[in-house]
Amino acid sequence: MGRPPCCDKVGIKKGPWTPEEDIILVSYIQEHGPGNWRSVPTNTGLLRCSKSCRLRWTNYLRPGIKRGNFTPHEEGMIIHLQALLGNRWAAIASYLPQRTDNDIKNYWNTHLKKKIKKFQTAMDSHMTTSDTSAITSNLISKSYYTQTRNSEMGTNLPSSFRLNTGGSTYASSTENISRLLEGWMRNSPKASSKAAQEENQPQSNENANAVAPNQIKAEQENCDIISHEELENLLSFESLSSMAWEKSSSDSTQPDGSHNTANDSLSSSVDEAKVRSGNQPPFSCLEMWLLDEAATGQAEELMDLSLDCCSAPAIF
DNA sequence: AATCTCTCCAACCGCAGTGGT
DNA sequence: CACCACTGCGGTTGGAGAGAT
Repeated sequence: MGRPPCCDKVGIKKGPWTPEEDIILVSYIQEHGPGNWRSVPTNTGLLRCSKSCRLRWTNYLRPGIKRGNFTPHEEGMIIHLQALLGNRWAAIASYLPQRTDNDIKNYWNTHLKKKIKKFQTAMDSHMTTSDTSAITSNLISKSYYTQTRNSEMGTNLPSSFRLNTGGSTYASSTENISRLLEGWMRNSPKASSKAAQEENQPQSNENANAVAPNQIKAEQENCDIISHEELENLLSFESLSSMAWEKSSSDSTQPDGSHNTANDSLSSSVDEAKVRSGNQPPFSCLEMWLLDEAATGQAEELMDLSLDCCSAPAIF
């Protein structure tokens, strides 16, 4: 028989992490750094398996993680990258270092998949082609970029500065945990959970100065609803992407090699994705579109994202 | 107010990959 | 080369909360 699951040992706790456990884990990692997960339960006395500790850290506690609602820009990135890379969430997350692969995966499964399906249904009523999925993702991501750009011009704020509405109220970073730790020292352990929740509230209020919550909601609703007119506009883009596809098929090599680094890295991922998936035509189309974005300046948004949202290193 | 249904997301599970011996 | 320990990744699940009835 195979080896038993790592967390099946007697005495290994399962289920949600308590604030106390988080504090222990974060304190240990702050002291010793992440890694050598095997030793973490032993040295901390946590009744968790090493794997669980690592996951808790990478998905929830490590610094630089952004929680809460995804901006339209991020949605566009995810849709676009999913079309390029498939369900390689870790690879997608590497372009959005503030988001974890788990977060992105969850968001895709709960929100974006539905949106795309909805969009695809709408597409099917307009098109006779049997396979519109690749085009659909392309169009949606394109529309998100457009909407993001428009809305950002209105607010003069990069998406990364936007309100983090909703989402978890529990500690989300070592900074928060440090504050949580202080509160925990002051209060009884039982009260720490509530304290942790309240600790995070001011953060939201700070951000609330940037954009009113109802504005965000309105933006999100704009993204949810795709009007007939928008659909027509997007369909007109489809012809452009088809041209790009043809162009990319006939011109697979890049003659001048003058693309910026962001696109270089994207291209390498695309190439890798091509190799792995063997699903070339839609990807080439999307890749071409990505590269075209550089020429038209939209790649700047990607760069902004990597500078603004992705300032935290992806490796810990 | 009580119950049911749905949605969301943190956490788990199992497999694959990697490096050391 | 084989084995083992460890880590990383993607799919899936279960519980909590929200909304509907």
